[in-house]
Amino acid sequence: MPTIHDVARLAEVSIKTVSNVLNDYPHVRPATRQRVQAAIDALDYQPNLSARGLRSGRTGLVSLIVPDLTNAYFAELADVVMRAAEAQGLSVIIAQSGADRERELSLIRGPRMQMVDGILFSALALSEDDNDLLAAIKKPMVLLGERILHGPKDHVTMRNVEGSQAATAHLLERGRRRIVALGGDSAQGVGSAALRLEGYRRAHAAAGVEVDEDLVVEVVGWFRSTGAAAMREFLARGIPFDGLVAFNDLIALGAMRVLQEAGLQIPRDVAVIGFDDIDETRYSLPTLSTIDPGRSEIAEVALRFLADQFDHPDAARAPRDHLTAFRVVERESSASAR
Amino acid sequence: MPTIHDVARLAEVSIKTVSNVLNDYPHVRPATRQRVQAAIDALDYQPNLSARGLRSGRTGLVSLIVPDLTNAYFAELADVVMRAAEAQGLSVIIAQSGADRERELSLIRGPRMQMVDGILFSALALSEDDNDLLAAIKKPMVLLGERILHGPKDHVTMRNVEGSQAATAHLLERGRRRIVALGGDSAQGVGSAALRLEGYRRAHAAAGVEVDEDLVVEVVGWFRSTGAAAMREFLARGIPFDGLVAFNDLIALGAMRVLQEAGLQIPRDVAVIGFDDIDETRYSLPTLSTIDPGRSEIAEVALRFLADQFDHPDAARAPRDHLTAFRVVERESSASAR
DNA sequence: GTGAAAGCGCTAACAC
DNA sequence: GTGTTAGCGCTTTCAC
Repeated sequence: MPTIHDVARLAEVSIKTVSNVLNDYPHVRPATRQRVQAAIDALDYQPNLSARGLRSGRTGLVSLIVPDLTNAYFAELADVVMRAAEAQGLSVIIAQSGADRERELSLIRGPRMQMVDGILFSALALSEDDNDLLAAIKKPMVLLGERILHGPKDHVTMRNVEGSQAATAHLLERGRRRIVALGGDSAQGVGSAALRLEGYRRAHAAAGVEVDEDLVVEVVGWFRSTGAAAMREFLARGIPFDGLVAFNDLIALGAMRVLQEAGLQIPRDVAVIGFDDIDETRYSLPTLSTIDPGRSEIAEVALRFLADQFDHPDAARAPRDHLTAFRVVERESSASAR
Repeated sequence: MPTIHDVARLAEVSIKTVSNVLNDYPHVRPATRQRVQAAIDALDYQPNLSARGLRSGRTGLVSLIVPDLTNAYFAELADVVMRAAEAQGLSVIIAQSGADRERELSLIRGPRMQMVDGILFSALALSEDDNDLLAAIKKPMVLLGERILHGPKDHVTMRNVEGSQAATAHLLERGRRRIVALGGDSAQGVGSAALRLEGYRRAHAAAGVEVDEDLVVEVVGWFRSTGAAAMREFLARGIPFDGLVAFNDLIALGAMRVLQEAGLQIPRDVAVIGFDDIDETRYSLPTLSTIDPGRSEIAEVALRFLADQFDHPDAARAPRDHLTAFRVVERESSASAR
């Protein structure tokens, strides 16, 4: 492997000049720059990034910690994060926590974090009770999602309450009055579940419709399977309903399947809306209305926050919060005609 | 940040001894080891991985290049690759190529590859015509998938022809005689499409059933949307059929949706089988029969090959090939009763 | 079993 | 505008 010295020798300059060229230092004579570039090309030289990282303290790597990439929401999040990172010349190391507390902790404190410039952390097990543990992390870090709303780090998430309120209002406006809320999780305490349930309640209050607590259904773990199981149990209870707000798209897709097996038509008998706008919602049968959480914005802002932290390492400013704009996406599952 | 010197000072040993402890060098007196460990804990010392990488030439990083993480197949592949990597103490940098030739090239030759120990490359645009370009890459590399079957690098993939043959046979055995093959792509030349089409033909030959070329339908780009569009066009042609082999699950899911919109029942009117065994196939309506490509095996073997290349950098042995075991997964979409 | 010292390839302070 | 040089934190060779 050629080094900067080989390039310098071939171009008949010092290594400093080569380094200047590599780092786009402006005060290099064009002729010199050209000669150096020619040598770089001739040798097919690539800078050793470990050496650069050691010297500069910056590796150009960020870590993205998510619960599980096989969850379409996080795969799509990873996609936009990687695009936003690349735009800043950063590469992304992805790690899966499995939503496990011990794993989340060992990931954010583990040796690998030593070699990244910053961490994008989508927490699912750690909570605000662990704020002191998070505060102990000195690396630049941005929290994603709603598990930790008021943590010691910058934070980016969607407007959960408002999003869920809009989703619920969407069904209320279409004349539905007995809307199931699928996805609460009282054990979880805080997090998306509580916020989305709050939005559900607010929409009812705003519309002057009372919430029947029988319609508020818990789902532990937001997967197709748990959504399907919860809906199966709910149907068995024989409680009448005409709408369904699912707290993520996977729950909605699992539930839709059960509804259809039971002979119910969507949206005629039950209007359905989900949350996340994963790609699959465009192709399900029927296509699924949902809330677009503004994923690209989440990724872009999160990386901007991270870059700010790189650039001002000891700025002791209060952690920032950014709430992205969401959008109600109407598809077949909540189409107006009934 | 504490360094190895700080640890050495606190433990009252030399940095060599600290290094020995860190690297599990066996000949360290237990008492010494313990003292060093105490100092490491006290200082919350973590080795600087850039320095280690510079010195040792190994970063503990591998790159996984896939077309697109939002495609469930690749997200699930990334999942198993990350698990297998972690078992070897490696972290994974994921990069998306968008199935674009220029991007594939710039990724495998780009500066970031300089800092990884090896590359897992799921090519979709480069082909065997580019073998010389691939051979020029000196980094350990393993090719994934069937785009490049006989390249200059170790290679891991599923048994495409046999898998497709089994899928087709599965429908033939259930009495289907007019089976649509959805997913051919003549422009692509080689790759999964051609192999899976070959399997389709072999199954027919083996069963003594002639292939009606009208039933062989091209799909450019293997997504839900293209599967749906291709099926829509095919239906418009009014050609009778009673079975469908889709060359991946997304095509199958898109096509199933169109079939159902058209009032056809699955599997009664059309039995359907896909390819890849993505999670969604367990929850679609109906659940989708498919071919499980042995993803975990792909990941494990690929990483084993990579590790072999790390350990024997200049072993000039011929590139190895590994074909994984597949499995026909029967679900509702091809259930026998009709 | 442990220590001293060299050096991996780069950046940046400083000199000219 | 370009050259010289120190040193980032680690592994490793070679003594002892």
